[in-house]
Amino acid sequence: MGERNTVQKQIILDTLKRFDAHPSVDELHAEIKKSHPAISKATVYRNLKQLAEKGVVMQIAVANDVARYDGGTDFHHHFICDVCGGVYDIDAERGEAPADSYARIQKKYGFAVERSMTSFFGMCAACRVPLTP
Amino acid sequence: MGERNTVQKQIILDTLKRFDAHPSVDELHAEIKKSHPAISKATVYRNLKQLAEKGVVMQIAVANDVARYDGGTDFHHHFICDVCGGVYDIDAERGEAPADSYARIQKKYGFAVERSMTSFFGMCAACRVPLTP
DNA sequence: TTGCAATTGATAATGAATATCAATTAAATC
DNA sequence: GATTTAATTGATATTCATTATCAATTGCAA
Repeated sequence: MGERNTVQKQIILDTLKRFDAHPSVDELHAEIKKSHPAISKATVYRNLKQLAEKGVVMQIAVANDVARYDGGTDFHHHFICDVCGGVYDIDAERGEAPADSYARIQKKYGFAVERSMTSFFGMCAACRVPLTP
Repeated sequence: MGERNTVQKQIILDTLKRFDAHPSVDELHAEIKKSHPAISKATVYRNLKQLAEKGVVMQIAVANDVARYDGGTDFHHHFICDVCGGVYDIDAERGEAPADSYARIQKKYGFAVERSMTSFFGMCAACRVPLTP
């Protein structure tokens, strides 16, 4: 048999997609428990891993932080705030076609590139000190 | 007082810079122990963290993997093989000036960008199946 | 060479992520 | 609808990378 559709799997995916931010497993689990108190954290771990392997969601690895998940599948980048650790989506600019980079790397190194991700680091708008009036 | 220069700190940095690849703490510790058997793994952890905070080395976060360290400080990208997990350096192409992207993000989102990193994913040359003769 | 705070080595503690396992359940087959 | 079977679940134990703790050591300034 193959994979099954379970109530838990659908709730996990639906809840993740409703997030604007990129929650950790703990945060997502806490949110789901509001409507489904019986769900186990292990189930959240298992399903997110399975969904990430299928490419339905994306795991974001941030240095010195737990894994975070992104329900979006379209090509975009991330901004990671050094102060608060928040992860924000950054739209990919038109004209930054990744295919050109992929072809260059393929030719120069012999690596078959399938996807890429750019992370920007600095200080987010909320953490920047407001100018004195 | 400020930070001190210790024998251990210099050996850790020197050994990391001699690596072509991007070792984990375990791998780096094992390499250092060949010449300095008494060094503790905790010391390697502590110094790498301190060096990364100073910007002397770079911590690389790979999903589903331990932290890896990069002794290089110049602007470059990484290729991460989905099969073997290896991390390879990719030269940044001239003309891909990050400053332009930074200014665009600053204007659109209000984020103060300081640095960025692009990771490419796929299959490395060693893992690709050779063509049948 | 003295004083002191940073550092070290050894080890315990933390905590995210995974493994285990009996009970449950989705879905194919009858 | 009933049966069958393997995937899934919830609960919990386990693993293991990383950090904290602490007494002993050491770099460095005075």
